[in-house]
Amino acid sequence: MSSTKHKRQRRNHRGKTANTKTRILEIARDLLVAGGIQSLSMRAVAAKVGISATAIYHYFDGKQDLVDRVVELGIRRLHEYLQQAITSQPAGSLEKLLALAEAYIRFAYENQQYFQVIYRIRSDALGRFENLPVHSGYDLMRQCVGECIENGVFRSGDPAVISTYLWSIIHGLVTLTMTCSLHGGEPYG
Amino acid sequence: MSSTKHKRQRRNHRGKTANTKTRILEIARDLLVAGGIQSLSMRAVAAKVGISATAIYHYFDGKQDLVDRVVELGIRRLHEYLQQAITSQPAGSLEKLLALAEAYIRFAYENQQYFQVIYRIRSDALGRFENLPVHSGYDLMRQCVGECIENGVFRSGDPAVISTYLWSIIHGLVTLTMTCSLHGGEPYG
DNA sequence: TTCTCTTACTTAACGCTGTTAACTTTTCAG
DNA sequence: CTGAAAAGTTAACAGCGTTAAGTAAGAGAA
Repeated sequence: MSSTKHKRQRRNHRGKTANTKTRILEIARDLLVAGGIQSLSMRAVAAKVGISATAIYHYFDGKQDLVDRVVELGIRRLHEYLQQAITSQPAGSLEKLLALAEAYIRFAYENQQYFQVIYRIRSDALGRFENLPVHSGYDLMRQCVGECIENGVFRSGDPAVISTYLWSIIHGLVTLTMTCSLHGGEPYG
Repeated sequence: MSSTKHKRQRRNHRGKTANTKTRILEIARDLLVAGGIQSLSMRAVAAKVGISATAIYHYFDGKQDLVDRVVELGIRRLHEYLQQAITSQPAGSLEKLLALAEAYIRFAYENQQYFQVIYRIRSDALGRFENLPVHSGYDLMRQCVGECIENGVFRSGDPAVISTYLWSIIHGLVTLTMTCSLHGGEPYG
């Protein structure tokens, strides 16, 4: 019954706020990857963060919003990964296109958690996020293909058709090996 | 009014059992497609069937088992669909291979509910079902490719490589257009 | 007929879930 | 120092999956 300090130091304001929010997001992501939406409970997240369950509602609008934010983070991270992979490659080169494809596959395997969050849990209501590069990979691919056509690397044709074709191969390969574990061997190469 | 019939006709024994089980499966599938695992509740299914929630436990081992059975049904239905599509085509022909690919895509769009159940909800613990053609499409494709190589339609090569390549295009196209609704236009053709 | 076994259900209750409302404590600006 | 806002609390709600125990009814044997 003294004065200050009753249970824990709760001296968070303005500075440590971002920290708590980030920790919520990270723990939510881990739970999501481990066992899907079912195994993500507000109380479980709260316990791991060290706060009460209802405190999460100070940062997020509910469980669905929390899940959406995790997916959002994954999409943005993939986008950054892809963009960084192709910046060093010259525009209109086949190398840039191949770098993009390889980066996508590499991300899927290196960062399997986020990839699964993006493509398995993927909230249906992500439209509310503006400027979210939901089709980042495909869009970048389409851009690369367009550059390749301009440069004469590809014979002229509809970039959309070529992009869809190429992207479906890459995406199909990744999701196939991930969801079906087709041969169980090494992922790619 | 007459003699029997007190609350409801509950005269189910031995004959009407299968009916109840089937109705549970159908309603569970519809709820699953409509809103994922979250929106499938034992009580909701029971209410639509017209029984109490715990009665479901007489036919299934729990919610997860119920979901698994729905997925199982979807996989078997796809398998039958694919097999029927290629039976009329001559073995070792390119037509058979194309028929398989087209059937897969057609099933995905005509029977979108089951396709989503198979590839989005897909339980991780389907291994316990024996003789379940989980990779039906890919396996059939591999068979067709093998026949084509034998017949000289394809130059000789590793059937597994060719099959994976072809299948990833088909599967990638379908899942891409379904999950991303890439151009929103007509599905295929 | 009656007696019993099995099938097809029922109600009651447990602990857990997302979410709300109302409240307290802490931090910082003026 | 004061007051407002931020950060977090506890209590409580309806709904969830699931278990346990009990009940109505048809089937077969005596």
